[in-house]
Amino acid sequence: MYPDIPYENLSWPVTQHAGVIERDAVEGLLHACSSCQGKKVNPETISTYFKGKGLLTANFRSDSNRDDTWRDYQQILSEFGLIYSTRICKELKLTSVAKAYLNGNLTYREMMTLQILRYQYPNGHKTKVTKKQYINGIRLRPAVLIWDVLNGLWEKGANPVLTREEMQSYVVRCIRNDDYNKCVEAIVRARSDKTKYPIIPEARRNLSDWMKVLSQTLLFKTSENGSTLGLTSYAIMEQTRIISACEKLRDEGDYWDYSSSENFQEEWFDYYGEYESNKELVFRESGGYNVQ
DNA sequence: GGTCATGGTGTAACATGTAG
DNA sequence: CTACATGTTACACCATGACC
Repeated sequence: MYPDIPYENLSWPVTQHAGVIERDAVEGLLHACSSCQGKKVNPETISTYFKGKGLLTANFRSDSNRDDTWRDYQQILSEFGLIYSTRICKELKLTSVAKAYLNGNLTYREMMTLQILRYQYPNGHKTKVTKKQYINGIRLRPAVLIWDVLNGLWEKGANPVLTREEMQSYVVRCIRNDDYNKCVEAIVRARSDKTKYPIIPEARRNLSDWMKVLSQTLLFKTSENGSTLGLTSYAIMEQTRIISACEKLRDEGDYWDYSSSENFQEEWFDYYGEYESNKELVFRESGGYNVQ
């Protein structure tokens, strides 16, 4: 039986500013961060840095009566484990993944591929949602799930492309990575006859953002108009390696466990931002993975 | 012209800081 | 310690523009 919705408004929450991410903006944010490492971030410095570059909006705020680029866009960095959330560390703290990028050990796409593949629910960045997901048995790496579904469709001879509607009806219902087989079957069935599952309308915005986020990796790309998600030729070439990487990432032993520990958020960033122990999961742009 | 996707802005809720 | 001030996060809402 295909999963039922565990709770109302099931979705894959992600900062809605994730939709604007691309290399130059992330690089700019990280360089700006790098200059205030160990210090309290001065939002004005960040706003000034981005002024006129056309990368991110000035984000003028009437409450503070000034531009505040940092206010919204820093969430991209903490969401993907590149800085510790400033709620946890008052002084700006880059993670070792971000440092590896700034040192040139990782390219932008290599970094994003690593972090997005490892992204999981529940995680320690969100707070309220984390608990709800934990209570409802959600234990999921979205990017790994998407890979398994697309690869599964391919293996079955079906079109290895997901529409946003399919994401809303099928993919988002999965609560565990192991649900991917059922998900593939349900999609194939829905495409051939009319036994469709209802769409989850509330998940639309987050799923659109997720599709964009995934397109920042080496493995996934969206169609011209952004309405469908498919595999890159890189992913097809590296299929064997991706399968083995995803096997590891599907292993529940490797998950970060939400606990009611008061330091759970800090522990999350320690885990998610860690580079050394995850080096073997890096996919290299030049082909292959684990090649330094 | 109607519908939908998207980025940008407002703001509630919460966390933290600080004065007394 | 308490009360109030300030800062941050998370998400709702809305304006705009693309695409039928």
